Amino acid sequence: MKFLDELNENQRQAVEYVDGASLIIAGAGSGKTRVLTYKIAYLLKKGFAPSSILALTFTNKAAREMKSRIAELVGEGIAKYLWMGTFHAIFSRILRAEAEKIGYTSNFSIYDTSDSNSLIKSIIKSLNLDDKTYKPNMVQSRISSAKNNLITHNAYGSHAELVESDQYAKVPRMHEIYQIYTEKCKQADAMDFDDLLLQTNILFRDHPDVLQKYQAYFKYILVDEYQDTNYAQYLIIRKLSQGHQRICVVGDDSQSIYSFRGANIDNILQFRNNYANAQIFKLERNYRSTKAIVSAANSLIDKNKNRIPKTVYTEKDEGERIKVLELNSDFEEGAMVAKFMKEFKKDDEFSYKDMAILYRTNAQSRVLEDQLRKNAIPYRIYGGLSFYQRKEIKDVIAYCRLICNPSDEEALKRVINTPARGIGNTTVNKLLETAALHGVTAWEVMGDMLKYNLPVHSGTANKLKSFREMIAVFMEQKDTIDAYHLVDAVIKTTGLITETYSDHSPESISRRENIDELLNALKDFYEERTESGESAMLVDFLAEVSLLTDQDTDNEAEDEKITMMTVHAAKGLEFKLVFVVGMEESLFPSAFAVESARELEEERRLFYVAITRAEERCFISYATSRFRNGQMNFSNPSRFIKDIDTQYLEFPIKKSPAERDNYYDDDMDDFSDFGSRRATRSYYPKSSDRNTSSRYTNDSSKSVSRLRSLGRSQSQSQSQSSDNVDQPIDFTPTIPVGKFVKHAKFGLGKVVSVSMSAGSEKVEVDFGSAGTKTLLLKFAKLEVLD
DNA sequence: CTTAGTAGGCTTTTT
DNA sequence: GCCTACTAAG
Repeated sequence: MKFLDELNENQRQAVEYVDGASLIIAGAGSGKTRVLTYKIAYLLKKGFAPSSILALTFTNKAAREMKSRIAELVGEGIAKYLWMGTFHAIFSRILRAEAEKIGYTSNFSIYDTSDSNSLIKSIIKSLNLDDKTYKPNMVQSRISSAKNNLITHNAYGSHAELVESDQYAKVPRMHEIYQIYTEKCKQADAMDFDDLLLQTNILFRDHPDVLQKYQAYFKYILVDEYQDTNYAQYLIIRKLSQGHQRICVVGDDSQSIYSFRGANIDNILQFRNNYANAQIFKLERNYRSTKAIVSAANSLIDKNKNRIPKTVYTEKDEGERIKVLELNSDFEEGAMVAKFMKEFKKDDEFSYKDMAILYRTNAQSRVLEDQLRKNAIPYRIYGGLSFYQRKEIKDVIAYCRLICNPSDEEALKRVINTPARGIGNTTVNKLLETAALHGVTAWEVMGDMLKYNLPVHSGTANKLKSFREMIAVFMEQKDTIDAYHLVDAVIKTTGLITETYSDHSPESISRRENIDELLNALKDFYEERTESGESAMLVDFLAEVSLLTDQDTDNEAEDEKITMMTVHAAKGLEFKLVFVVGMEESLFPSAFAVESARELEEERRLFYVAITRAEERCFISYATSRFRNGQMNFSNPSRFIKDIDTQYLEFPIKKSPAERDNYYDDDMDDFSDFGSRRATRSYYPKSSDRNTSSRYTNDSSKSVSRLRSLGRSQSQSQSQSSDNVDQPIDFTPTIPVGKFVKHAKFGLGKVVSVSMSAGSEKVEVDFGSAGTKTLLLKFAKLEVLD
C-alpha cells in the first residue's frame, strides 16, 4: 500500500496493528491525525466495510477534517459510510433510533447548558431552597459530574461519598434536585449533553440485545483524544469493543486538559489494565517544532509525576531559545507583544497569520486587543460567546424545538414571550404550576385552559390561545415544508425579525445579521440534503444543530491576521510564532489549581500544550501588575517558568527607561484615536468574527470605560515606573517569597508574593484558614520565621 | 407586564 | 471591569 511509505516506522506499526486493542501515545506534533486517517484507510483496504468502522472524535470539526482526508485516500463514495463523529453526535443518532426502549421519543430535544441551568433554577425555587446555598451552577456541575460517572439519580442517594460531600457542602437536598431534574427532563422529552452518554449506557445495560446488535455492527472502533474521555465514554466503547477487542485509542496523556469537564486521565494511563493484551505504540518524533522548543517542553512536562514515560524528539534545527519577557503591567505586556509582532512582520520573518497569542483566560484578551488595534495589527479572537449561544439564535432554535417537541418546557419558556406579546412571568408561572399540578405539559394546559382551571383573565387567555395557534400551524407543516422555508416563515410570523427592523441600533443590526446567517446555514443544509436525496425537515436540522458549536463554522485561517485564543482552544493547532502571555502565579497556574497537586499537574500540561503549539519561535511573558476584576493586582512569575530548563530560555529583557517611556507615548496617542474605533473595525470586516455582536454593541460604552481605566492605570504605572527607574524591578525583597511569617492577628502564614507599590513593599501572605492577605510591609508587623 | 437600574459573580468549556 | 440576572418603579 503506497501511502504506508509516507509513515515512519512507529507510525506504520501503529497503523498496521489491527488484530486487537491498541493504544497509540501520540506526542505533540507527532502526526497523530495522519496515523488515524491512514489507519482507517488501511482498515478499508483490508476489507472492513466503511459502515463497520466507528471513529469517535471530540469535535465535529475534527471528524469532518478526518473524513475529508480519508476521502482523499479512498474516495468520497466510501468515506461517507464511515461512522465518524463526536461521541455526542454518534450516540444521539443511536439514541434516536432506540429512543422508545428507554422512554423517549425519537424526536427528543437536547437541552444545552443554559436550558439545564434554567431548569435547575426553577427546581430550586419550587423546593423553596435558597439559591445562595444551592447555587444553580454548582448544582448543575454536581449533576453533570454524577452523570459523567454514570451515577443515576437512584444510585446517587445510596452513594455514601456523595451524600457525605453534599452534607459537608450544606446541600443535603442535592439528591432530591437531581431526581426532579431527571424526571423533568424525561417529561419534557429532553436530554442534556451528559444524558447522551448516560442514556446510551443505560440503553446498553438494560437492553443486551441492542448492545449485541451494535457490538456486531461496529467491527473496529477508533477513539481520538482518548486522554480527554470521561468514564461514561470509556464504558460505552469498552462495552462495544468487548467481544472482538478491535479498538484503537489515540491520545497524549501530557495533553489532558479537560478534567474540569469530567475527563479522566486514568482512562489513558490505565488502558493496559483495562485491555489485557493491548499493544502500545509511542509516536515520539515531533515534526512540528525546533529542538529548543521540544526540549523546553520536555523539561517542563518532566516535572509531572503522573504520566506515561516518553521522550519526544525532533530532527529539526536547534532554533532560538524561548524568550522570557518581564513587563510592569498588562498594558506593557500587550504593547511589547505588539511591538515584537510588528518587527517580525516588518523583517518578513513571519506573516501575521503565523502568529498567535495564547492566554489562560478570555478576560486577558481585552488589553491585548487594545494594544494590537493601536498598532494596527489585524487579529482574530477565538472564544467567547459562540454563534449558537447568542440570544437571537437560541430563540429561533427554541421555536424549532417547540414545534418538533411540544413537551419541551425550556423551549416554551424561552419563546412564549419572545418577542414580547404580553405573556409575562406571572402568567408563565401559573401555566407551569397548573401543568405540574395536573401532571401534563404546559402545551396541553394551553390547549384547554378551562379544563385545567388556568387562573388567568380572558385577555391573557386570548394571548395564550393565539400563541398556541401560531405554533400549532407550524407543527402541522413541519413534515411537509422543508426546514429552510419553515424556519423562514417562523422568523417572519413570530415577529422575531420584525422588531429588529424598527430600530437601527448596532444591536438590532447585528441580531438581524445573525439571524440571516442562520437562515443561510439552513439554506445550505436544505440544498445539500436535497441534492443527496436526504430528508431536510425541521427535525433533521434540529438533530444536527443542537450538537453544533462555533468551532464548526469558521475557517478563514488564510486571512492575514494574528490569532488570539485561550490555550484550551489552541489544542491541536500550530503556529510558527507563539506568545504565551500572563505567565503569573494565580493566573497560570490558576488560583483554583494551586491547592491540589492533581490540578497543578493539569495546569502544567496546559502550559505544555501552549509551548508545543510553536513551530519556530516561542515567547513567554509575565506582568508584575495586572488589572483583574476591576482592580490592580501584583503578581509573581509563574512557577512553571522555573520548571523549564534554563538552557532553553533567554532571560528577561530588561527594558530601558526610554523604551518604557515609549509605551506611554503610544498610550497618549491613542486618546485621539479612540473615536475611530468603528473605522478600526474595518480591519476585521468578517461578521463571522466571534464576539462581533457583543463587541460591536458595547463599543462606545466600552471605549469610554476602557479610557477611564487606561488613564487610571497609567498614572499608577507611571508612578510605579518612576520608582523602578532608580529601583530595579528585580529589587531584593525584605522577606523573600516562600518565607513563613507570623502576624499578630492572622497568625502563621506563608509569603506568596512580594511587590513594589508606590515605593513601599507589599507582601501577599497566605494565612491558611484566615485567608490570603495583602499587607504593606511598613505597616504590618511581621515576624519572619526560619 | 415592561423597563431601567443595580447587586453580585467571576477559569478553562471539544458536546 | 464587565456581564447576568434579579428587583423596583413605570
